[in-house]
Amino acid sequence: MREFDRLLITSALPYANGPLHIGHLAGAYLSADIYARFMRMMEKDVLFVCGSDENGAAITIRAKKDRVEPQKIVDTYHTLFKDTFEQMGLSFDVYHRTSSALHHETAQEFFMDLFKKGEFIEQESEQFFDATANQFLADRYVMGQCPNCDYEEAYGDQCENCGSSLNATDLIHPKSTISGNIPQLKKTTHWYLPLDKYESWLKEWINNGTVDGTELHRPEDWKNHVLGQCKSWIEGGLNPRSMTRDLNWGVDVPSEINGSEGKKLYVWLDAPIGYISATKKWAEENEKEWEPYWKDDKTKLVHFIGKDNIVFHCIIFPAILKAHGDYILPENVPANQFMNLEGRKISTSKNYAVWVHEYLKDFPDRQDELRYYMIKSMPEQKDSEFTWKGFQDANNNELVNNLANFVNRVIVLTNKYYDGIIPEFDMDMEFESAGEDGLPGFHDGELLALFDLLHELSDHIRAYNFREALKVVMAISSRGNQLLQFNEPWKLVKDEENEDKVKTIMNLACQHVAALRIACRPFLPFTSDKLSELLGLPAIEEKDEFLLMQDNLAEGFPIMEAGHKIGKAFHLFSRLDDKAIEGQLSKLKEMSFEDFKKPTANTSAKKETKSAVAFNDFTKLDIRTATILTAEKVKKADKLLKLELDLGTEKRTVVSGIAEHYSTDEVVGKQVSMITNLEPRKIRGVLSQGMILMAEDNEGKLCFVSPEKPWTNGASIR
RNA sequence: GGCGUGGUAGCUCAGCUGGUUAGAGCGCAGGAUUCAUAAUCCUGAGGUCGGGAGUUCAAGUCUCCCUCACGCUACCA
Repeated sequence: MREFDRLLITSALPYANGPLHIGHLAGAYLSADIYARFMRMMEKDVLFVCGSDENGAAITIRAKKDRVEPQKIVDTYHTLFKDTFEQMGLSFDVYHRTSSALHHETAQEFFMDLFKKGEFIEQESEQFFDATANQFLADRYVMGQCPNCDYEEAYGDQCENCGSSLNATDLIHPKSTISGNIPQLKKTTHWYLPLDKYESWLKEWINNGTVDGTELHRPEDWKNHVLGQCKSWIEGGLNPRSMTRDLNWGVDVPSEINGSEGKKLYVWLDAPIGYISATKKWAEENEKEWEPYWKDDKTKLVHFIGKDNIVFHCIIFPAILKAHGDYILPENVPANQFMNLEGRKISTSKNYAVWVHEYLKDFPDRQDELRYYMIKSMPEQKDSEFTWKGFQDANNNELVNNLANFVNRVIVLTNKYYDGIIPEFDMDMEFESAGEDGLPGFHDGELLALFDLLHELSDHIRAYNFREALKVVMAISSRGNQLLQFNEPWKLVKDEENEDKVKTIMNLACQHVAALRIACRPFLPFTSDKLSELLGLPAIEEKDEFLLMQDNLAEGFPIMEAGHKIGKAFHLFSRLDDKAIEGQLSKLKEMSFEDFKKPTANTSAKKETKSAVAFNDFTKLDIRTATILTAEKVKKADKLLKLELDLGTEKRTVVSGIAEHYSTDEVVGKQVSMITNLEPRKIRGVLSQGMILMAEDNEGKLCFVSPEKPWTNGASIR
């Protein structure tokens, strides 16, 4: 096992085009926070960084739609993120942003370094440029004649007829699929990172955890789904990845590089360097060095992310870091899976989510309740489920009934019997152990059992098993409850000769509360503060508290001294009634319903209108009514249906990309609109003689355009 | 379609390199108890381990086929 001097913990940078929802929290933030807080309490040198990802095309699109400047969008969400994280108790040491000057400089410097080292493959290519749309065209937005088989409608990246993969510039008679115009060739330079060149070391690193024979991590410590995904990518063969794009919102490619004009760094390079610039920001503000955290191999780098980000953090970013040469590689990337909500996928675009900032408004001062339930159902190994009923149950049955109640009984009894002074204990006093071995209990033995539980907890956290770790916190509380229940101090206290026994038991019960104050800290920081107050102790600073507690217990010393005066009792958690839960459930329904109504209003604004065409051009199209007679799935294609249609005078076969929207059964018998005079085209080996007209909404959902009432087949539409 | 991960009690999930009667928490049923937010504690019921075939003395755990969910990717608009 490697020994580390310091820990650098990162959480995925949230993208600044929508608010945070519970899935974000469960995926990459709570797990990182638990890990960071715990490690701090183990006296580790921890740096926990995060920030907003504020560059990229989606933000400009969003800005255009809202008719504001992109900066306005990112400012809004950056502020919201920062605020939400802070309120939820996320303990970032720094929360930065990629629109900052510092980030731009950092990313450019990094790019420049790779450039100078000659790591990039610089490709000045002639790429098609659509003058009407004023943009470069990605290969798949260009169509033309295939140079290999002369097929007329080949795409710029691949010809579907002969299957050969192409470059758009290979096409004969190219045209833009955006405007239909003939695109012009324009020179553009992009810089590619040759991932294929790194394949052998990446393979060694992923499979064995070694680079040049030096062990950097143990692959068996990585999660299955993370390793699986990485291996799948490497086995599939790696290709050079463009590190730049023709974009207009982001970090400029350094101007000293020829051909950099109008180019921006692509997200692969931009976003992860956000971790580095955040570290620099922290160093600046705290008068510290940033470099040891990134360049010293005594640093353990851990990325907390969601499963959609695995390849990015396990292949591409490491490749970038290694190409630079000075940087360390991540020791682990404990990616979480996804959290569903009431049986459905969470969706920002469909407005189906529990938004964290709204939760904070609806349930003020209940951050830990949400944290508890999210950790309890964290998608560590597979997708998990958030239900409001589950949230209520966890709160009422576990937090209130078990944890808060145990603490309350101890505080109340200690105040009642000893005026709030923690009583002395008698080492030799025998009582009922909370353990299951049936042997009598002694004070030191019970402390040792507590030590064991805490040890178990720390093992789970180190292995990124946060759900299990959280269970141990509850186990401490349960053990405390057992201790009271088995010994019934409220009965013993009635007889004076039991005085020492009651004192010993109550002292021990207080030790359990004191242990909870520290043990719950990584998960429930607000509760930890409340426990400090109840116990009359200062709030935990997260310096070395867990370690000290463990050391004390191992030596047989109690966590809190007898004679200490504790505080007055109050409730840690309170019940959630059905009303609050039902309110949230109906809110969810309304949200998704409103969204259902919305597209009509939105779509027209969002979709750009096309330029005017001559009436003659329109009449060139022969659009007719037709009824679908049969439908079957096209093999080896998820989205295609092969349809047979009745056009009145003839039957036609059409291949249509609607399989994800309609089943073969529901499609048969439908009357639809169809363009009949498109040149026939072979798709997946089937000749398609026409095209079905579909209406598409904001989210890409499709529906047929059908006559308002049953009509003659083959009727002309105009 | 390809690749990857997962499908274990009503619910949420553990089960490492195959080995005695498959585990936990919550829920449920019965009992004990009253210091405590009618909380707690004890006991119990509940599973043909997605389906099928195979390897083995022995499979939730290995192999193959099928199926469902999710992710990446391809194909389509």
